[in-house]
Amino acid sequence: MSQRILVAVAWPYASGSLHLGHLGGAYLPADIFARYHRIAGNQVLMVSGSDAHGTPITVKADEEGITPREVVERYHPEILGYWDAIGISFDLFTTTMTENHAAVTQDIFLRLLEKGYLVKGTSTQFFDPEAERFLPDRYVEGTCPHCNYPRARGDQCENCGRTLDATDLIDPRSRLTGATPVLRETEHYFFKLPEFADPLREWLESKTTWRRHVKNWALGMIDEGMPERAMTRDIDWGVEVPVDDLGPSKRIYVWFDAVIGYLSAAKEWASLIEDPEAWRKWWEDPAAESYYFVGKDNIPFHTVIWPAMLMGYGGLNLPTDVPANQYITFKGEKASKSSGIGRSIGWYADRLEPDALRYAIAAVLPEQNDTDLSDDDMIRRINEELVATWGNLVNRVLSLSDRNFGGTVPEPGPLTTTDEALVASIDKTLETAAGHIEAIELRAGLRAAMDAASEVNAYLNSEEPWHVLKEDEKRAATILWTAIQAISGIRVALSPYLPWTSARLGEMLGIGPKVTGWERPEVTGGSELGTVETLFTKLDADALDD
RNA sequence: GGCGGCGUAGCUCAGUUGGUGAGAGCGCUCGACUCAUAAUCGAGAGGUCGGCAGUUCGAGUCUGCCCGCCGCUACCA
Repeated sequence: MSQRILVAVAWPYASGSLHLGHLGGAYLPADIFARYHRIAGNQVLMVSGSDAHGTPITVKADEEGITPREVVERYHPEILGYWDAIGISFDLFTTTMTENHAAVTQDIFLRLLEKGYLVKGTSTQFFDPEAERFLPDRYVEGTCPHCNYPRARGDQCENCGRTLDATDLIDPRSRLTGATPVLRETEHYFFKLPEFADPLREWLESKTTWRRHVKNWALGMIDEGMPERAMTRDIDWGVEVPVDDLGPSKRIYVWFDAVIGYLSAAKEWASLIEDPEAWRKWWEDPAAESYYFVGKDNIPFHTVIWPAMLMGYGGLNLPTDVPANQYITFKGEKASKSSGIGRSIGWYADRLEPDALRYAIAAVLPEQNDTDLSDDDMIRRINEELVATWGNLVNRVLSLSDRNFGGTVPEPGPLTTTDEALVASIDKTLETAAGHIEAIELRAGLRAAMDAASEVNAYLNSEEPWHVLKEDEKRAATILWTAIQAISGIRVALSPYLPWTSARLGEMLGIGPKVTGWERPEVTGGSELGTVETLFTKLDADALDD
């Protein structure tokens, strides 16, 4: 039975390069999950895009003396380049700068306003009298009241690490003009989050398969009591507020519009395929499922705020699951754009084969804990696990067959119980791997496939076809045929993780590059093999040393 | 400070509702094999399950306290 599945992936800021933490935290797991479901015959819609709004973009623009739009137009293509390079298979990766996105955002804003979930309120904020604009906290600098660091930002002191309120700063000054900012009242729309506490709690309690840290986090947030949250900001970059009673120079809060991106991207995709209503099948049909792949820092927005917005709007599906990952760290430090720790995805994609990079990350996805990763670890895993176990298995079997059976798949005689057991075990592996992937235990799914490869290696060592060949060619043919069937099955189990080499292996086996179903395709005895070549290149120890 | 998560072999991690001898992969040691990208297969060594107390016939698994790491606590998303 075909299932509709929305794979919603966190929207990266288009304010800098992305690193392996992003890849392992959201994009690669989402892609593996999506590829599996497509192969299994489900209808997947996988969307995301560059988040063009928010202060990180405007800060970057100010630093470089260019417009926010120019910042996005620089980084968005770079990000698209990553997805091409390593095969992250979005149906659409757009941006939040589109007219469509603004329209969808404003529609949700107006509906929530109409239903009374958005109310006006005031807050007090610093205002730069020279620039004549309100200042976000991170645009205010001053002396830290805790450690006396003279250049603390209004949101956090970089010296002592404490979180601050801009009004705590001693001698505050504007980062734009250096002027002394003054406090001024400002009016905004607030989202009545507290009204959703009970339905949110009930909904979350029903989620028995969610990751523990995700569910507890969300429930804890509700139990603490959620404040009404401002959904507009004093900023001139973002989606325009669709009512004019706040005055000019207000925009919709970037987070309000960012999560709406999942919906607006689905609508944009539907328009692009010239079936404008197609998005409804993923959003309005209660049988459709939706999975949000995000990092752990995004949990509150996807498990509380976005569901509350959806509840308030009405008629759209709530998340089926939010399998938030922890972080990949480098020597214990979180990779981040601002700290410069961790090189970009593009840097690695230039130096590693895409499937090798995917393997190295997939093997350490931070599904339960922060996971530490170094370049040496990556090289070791690629060489010792991927190349040695799987690449070598394929190579030893296919080169033996190629060389001794004239470039064809050997034609088998009667199978022994050992042969039958091996093939049955591989079929079982496909079931096991499917169960893991559906439960979003992607490391375990990969492990299952690699264990199967080891099993075939053991089978070969015990059957020794290279010896049998000299005495009983038919038996040797049977052994190799059996091993080829096993490889054919393992290829399917690995294909969500290793799409590039799975396609090449399909060509080598003579069954075509595409994996057409979550089952082992039989490779017919006597059929032609493609050109047999190694699947992966073994890396030098210094492959990532520059 | 408050909230959540995590702390298990050298490294990266699994360990359902507490129950017979604590696991995997990689690394290491030894052995087998040589078709294969010095690849593969087998065996083995290696852990007071962060610390202390408690509940229980029995705890890595529950409770309390403590220590450490990460995240959230922000007009950063």
